[in-house]
Amino acid sequence: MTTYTPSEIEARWQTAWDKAGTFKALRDPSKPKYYVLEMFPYPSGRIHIGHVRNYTMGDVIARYKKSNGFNVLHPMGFDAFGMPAENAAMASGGHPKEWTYKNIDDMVEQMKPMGFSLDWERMFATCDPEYYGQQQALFLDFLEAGLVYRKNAVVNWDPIDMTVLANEQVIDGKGWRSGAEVERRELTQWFFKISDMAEELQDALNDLDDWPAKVRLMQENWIGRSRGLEFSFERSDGGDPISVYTTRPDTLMGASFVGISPDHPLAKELAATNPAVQTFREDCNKGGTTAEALDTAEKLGFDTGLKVKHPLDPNWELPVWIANFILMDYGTGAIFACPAHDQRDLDFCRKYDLPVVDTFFDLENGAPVQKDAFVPPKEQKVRWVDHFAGLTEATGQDAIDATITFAENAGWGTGKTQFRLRDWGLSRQRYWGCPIPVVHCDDCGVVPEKKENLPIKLPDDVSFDIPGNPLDRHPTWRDTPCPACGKPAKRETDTMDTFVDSSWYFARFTAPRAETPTEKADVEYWMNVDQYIGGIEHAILHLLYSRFFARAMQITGHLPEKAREPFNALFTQGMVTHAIYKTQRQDGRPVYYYPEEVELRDGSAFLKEDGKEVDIVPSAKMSKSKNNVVDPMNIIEQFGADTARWFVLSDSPPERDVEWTAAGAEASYKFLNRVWTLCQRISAMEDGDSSQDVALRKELHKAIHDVTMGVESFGFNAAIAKLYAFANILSKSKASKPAMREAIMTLAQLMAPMTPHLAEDIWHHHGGEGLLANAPWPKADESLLVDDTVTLPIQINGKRRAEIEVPADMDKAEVEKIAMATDAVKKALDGGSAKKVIVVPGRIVNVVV
RNA sequence: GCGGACGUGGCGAAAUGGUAGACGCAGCAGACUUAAAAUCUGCUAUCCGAAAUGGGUGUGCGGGUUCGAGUCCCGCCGUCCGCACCA
Repeated sequence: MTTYTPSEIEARWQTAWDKAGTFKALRDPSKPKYYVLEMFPYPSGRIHIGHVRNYTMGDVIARYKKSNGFNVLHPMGFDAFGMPAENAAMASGGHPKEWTYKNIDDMVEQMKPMGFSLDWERMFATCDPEYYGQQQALFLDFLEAGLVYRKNAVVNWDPIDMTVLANEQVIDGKGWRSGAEVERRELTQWFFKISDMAEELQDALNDLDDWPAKVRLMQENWIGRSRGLEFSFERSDGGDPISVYTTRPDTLMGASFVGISPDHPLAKELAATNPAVQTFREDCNKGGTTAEALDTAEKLGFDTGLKVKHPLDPNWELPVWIANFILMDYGTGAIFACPAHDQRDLDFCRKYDLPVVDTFFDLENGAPVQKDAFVPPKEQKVRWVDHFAGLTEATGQDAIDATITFAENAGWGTGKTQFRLRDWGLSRQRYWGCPIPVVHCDDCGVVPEKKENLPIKLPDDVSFDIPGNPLDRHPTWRDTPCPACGKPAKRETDTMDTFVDSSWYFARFTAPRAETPTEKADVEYWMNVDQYIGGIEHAILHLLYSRFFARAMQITGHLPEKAREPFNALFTQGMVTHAIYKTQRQDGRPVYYYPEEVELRDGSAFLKEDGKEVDIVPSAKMSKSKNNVVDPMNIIEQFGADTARWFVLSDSPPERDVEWTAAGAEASYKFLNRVWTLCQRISAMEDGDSSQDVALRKELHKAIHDVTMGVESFGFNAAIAKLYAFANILSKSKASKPAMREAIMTLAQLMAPMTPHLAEDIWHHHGGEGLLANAPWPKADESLLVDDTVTLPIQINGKRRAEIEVPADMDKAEVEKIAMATDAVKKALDGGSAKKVIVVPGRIVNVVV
């Protein structure tokens, strides 16, 4: 007897699909389309087991939809620009381009054996000039439409690497690579006008019914809509009034001082004549803009000596302070402080000995502010002191609304909606990115490049031996005639943030070789992405940027109206984790061991070398430094792709993390082996007992129903459990050969989305017609799903005491009669009568005594 | 600080308000084998009991709604995640 040899089976069927062009996606208006997309990988060089899980889920959906008659688009590409390529070049002297394309080749080599139903002909990398050239064309269109602009902005600057760092790249105030103290620096940068769409981006979240609520909520918090009042304080010295924004205008009678940001124009103006102000501003700019840096930063203030008039009482003067905690790019960059009802303001006022005035009290306790600021929820009713809108007892929200109305009527303020969302700064002082296609001309200023000159390609002859941007110091690349006047001019040397590259690739997949960013007929047909799958780590940035891009592309005519929201459904999958085995050295530092170095016994781990017990940290994120990474290629070599695919889907629900265990992978392999053996056994069997056929067919159709439901609802682990259960039933069945054959072939069909190679092999072994990959999905026969008789549990006062077997269609009264006649019920009633009897047909009987 | 999710056997986990623990791992017993591995069969929440189509307990804790709660509501405790000087 032959054995299950995945390497042979998998190669054979991959070749067959390839030859037949089974997964090639062609536009076909006669068929409904389905676009499945997994977030494309960064070409690090190795496929990670997390990728395998992500693409397997997408592949299950793609194959399932194909068998349900959809014309499926399932593409793959690479998010190929970014810092790791430059870092590799700096570390080992190669070129980012070679490094990247080599990695892409390696990864494609590793992905092909997985048997994903991908249309490889559509593959591209974002570092292909054919791709980023079209991205430059989009940029020019956005520029013309006013969706991109240039402005000064404060950024994290690494003085050693000489580049801007993203907030995530600043650790404890130091550059993550150089270790240098990060400075705040003002630079002229390009920005996408995403804040213009804040309202729309937030409102439209409500319609994304097939997105996880968690992701929608995270985006909502990020966009951060708030409603408040904007008004101005007149200056006592007659200077320009100071405009402020507040969400708590109701606390105006508790104002203590007016604060402005160190970057506020007034602060700059004062600094010009007063060196002390300038020194203070510089002190504020030390340290990064990261959350940690801000969290630990002490509140600093500087009294300008200026005074402003309270809008409700011209005789009430408030001092103007410069304070380091006030952000220039939120609201107006100026506030009024109410220490009684804001902890941060209270801290500041205590430090600088400024007055604290209560504006409302707790209804019950009534006490004035003592240790902490009194900040009740806005819905809570409080007692107001001297409220100018005439309130005595009201909630904070009512007071806010009344105050805004009052201010608008009196003409000294206007209600305003503010967003937390800032414009997206896209300039990076990097080589390995998409060049920003503009030219700086001494006469004409900033001039967009002509579209016929695109792509503006990156030069190949660059060096990474010294820090800074190689484009900046390239001898000739910058030189170019001005597109407007033709005189010698200089190119922009900043490149685009790599998030730009991934913000529209989904649209490009619909026509990856088009001479324009998109092709009308293709985006009309293929958009939107019907199912998008990826990690929760992209919940905010990538998904928000893509939503912005889809709108911007729609405005500039590159996408149809329906693609304003590009992803109809989103699924965020969990990680693949693995236990860590470690011990501690005497100096407290951990020593990590590879899984091969330890032996597992009764839930404990021992070193093979000397039998010493080691600590187990379960379910940890895979990390090279912790020696707990599993390489999918090893798994494929050992067990085959189908086993790897089966395992990553089983055990845990897809949205949750799944722990990779050697035992689990082996169990998957054993199961596939069993199914394969069963397939052989059935073809070799003599005829069986046909009286068993109906029972088997009923189980089969239940399995069809359950697996279909599981796949439809992303319950892959539950679908797999059903497949195990049915395979167990089938292997024990004594039914006739035709019934067994029908069952194993249908089992193969049901397994095909998860283990396509084995399924295809079984299908052919039993004479299935054509490729299983093209076969229609089996339909459950409703009449076989219902049993003739059902077993009903009988509860007495909600506790299960007995069960009865009755015909499924028996009416309630009849069931009740039988139930009441059981020994358990008779005993419980003890001659008396039941208070109540509940009969749920086909479910349960509950007798209340 | 603000927002959210989750909490079920030794472990990963199932369960439209209707028999809690499907399925898998681990464990135990048996068959096959000279033996082991592989494979196959059976058992496996927990306590009492020799056993029982015996009984008690049981889905983090405390209450509530309901004939009936892992599931719904209220309050705690714990774990994880996101955001955070946002006026």
